[in-house]
Amino acid sequence: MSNKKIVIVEDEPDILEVLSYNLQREGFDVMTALEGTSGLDLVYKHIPELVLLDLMLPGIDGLEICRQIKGNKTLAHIPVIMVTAKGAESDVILGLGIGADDYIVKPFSPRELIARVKAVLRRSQVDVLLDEDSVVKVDRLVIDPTKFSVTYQGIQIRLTATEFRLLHYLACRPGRVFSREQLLDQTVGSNVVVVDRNIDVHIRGIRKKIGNDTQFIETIRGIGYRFMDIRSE
Amino acid sequence: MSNKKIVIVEDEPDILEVLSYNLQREGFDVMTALEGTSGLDLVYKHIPELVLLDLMLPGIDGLEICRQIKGNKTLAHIPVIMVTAKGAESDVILGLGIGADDYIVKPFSPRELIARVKAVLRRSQVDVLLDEDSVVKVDRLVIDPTKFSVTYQGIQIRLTATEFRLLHYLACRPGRVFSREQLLDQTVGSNVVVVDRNIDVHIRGIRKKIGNDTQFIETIRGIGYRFMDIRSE
DNA sequence: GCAAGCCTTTAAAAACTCTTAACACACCAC
DNA sequence: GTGGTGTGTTAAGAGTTTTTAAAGGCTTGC
Repeated sequence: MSNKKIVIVEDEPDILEVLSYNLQREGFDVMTALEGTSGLDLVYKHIPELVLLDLMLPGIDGLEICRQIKGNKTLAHIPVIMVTAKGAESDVILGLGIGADDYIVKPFSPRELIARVKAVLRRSQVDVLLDEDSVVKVDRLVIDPTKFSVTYQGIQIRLTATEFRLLHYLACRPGRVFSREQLLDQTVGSNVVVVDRNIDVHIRGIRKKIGNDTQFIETIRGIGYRFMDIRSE
Repeated sequence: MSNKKIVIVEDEPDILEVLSYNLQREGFDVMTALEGTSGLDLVYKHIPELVLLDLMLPGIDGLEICRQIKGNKTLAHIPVIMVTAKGAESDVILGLGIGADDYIVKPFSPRELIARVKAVLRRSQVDVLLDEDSVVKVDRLVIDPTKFSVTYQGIQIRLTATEFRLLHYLACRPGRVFSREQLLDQTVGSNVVVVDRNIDVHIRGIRKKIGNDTQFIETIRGIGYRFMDIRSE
């Protein structure tokens, strides 16, 4: 397997050197740019696994690059870590608001850099490994996304579109807990404003149709819902 | 690599000598002050890796120094250990409340001093790496925040949301003592007004469910609770 | 336009958790 | 030992969250 690619956009050569050296030592393929435009080109060209972005840059600034990455379907999944001078907290908030995944405050230790990069990669990885089209089988429940079909003990279950998306999303990620808000983002879209109790009703729909005695979807009181994780039973 | 710097502020020359001698022998660069103002100057000037602070000092007292360190962005990351006479427990709680990392009660043995200093230094390095979503493993206890799951010896433990937050918070910071007030802030929110003995009940819930014989959570009489730190046992 | 089905909201009932207070017990200093 | 203080344990009810049922509004297909 080839190494993971990281694009760094940073105008101070010293800091760029520190970032680059440490990440290379960890086995990443590092591509660097000293200003925004060429940095963005690198991202388009190489589709890296992660982007490290200084906020203050000549030309296009870091915020704008982040906005462009997150606004582009091909690139939106790429996690972005912002590198920022101490005290520029309002920028950090802005950055997180437009989809940056984490930030590092200068001065930072190599250890912290590596830790954050790895943490962000780990988080983004979980979803990359998922194949949204493959059939999910749990116990005697079978979910086939390509056919939009769900069967339990061989019997067809007729779910609505929202119920299906919800069940499929959860079943693809067994054991993980999701808040109602997260589930809403996945099933009705993050821009739509809906009361989050809605999820409860859809969950109930699913449970009722599958058969209420089978607890595929667990309630985690005060937190959200999760799909049964067979391995940890 | 240069040695780690430690600033000691202590008004009793004998104790200062003991502290200084033992830490130097361990290879630390020790800087000392007999009273608060010059002690704080040392901290500003040298940005040490750790500060040892007597609570009772002429001029600015230890609490105030600690408060200033923790309120200053450049210094806030520096761990502080308070040196205190036996029985000054309310001061210790105050100190912990404003961000002190540990405390040593006089009289102390050199061995204890070294152990605590090293433990605190080790933790402060790890602290940056704290990731709220990664799995915490201690002995045969496994805490997985993304799954909201706790297992002990492979067996699922069903905690409530508050119990989970409490256990996770403590387990992420082993060896650190927290007052009930601090724990309340973390688990129910700092704006909610609750009796602090409440924490006792939640702690009991956790201990009971994990198995009371296993002392993962230690009681520190007069101060609060802390999670077992395996390495400093 | 009408019927059917779906999504959403609301409200009451049910289930569960949190909090408090009381008492028992442990620890410490004298 | 005795008194004082701090912690462990328990149970009840106050409070919160979830479940359930029902109804309105919206879209779709006929």
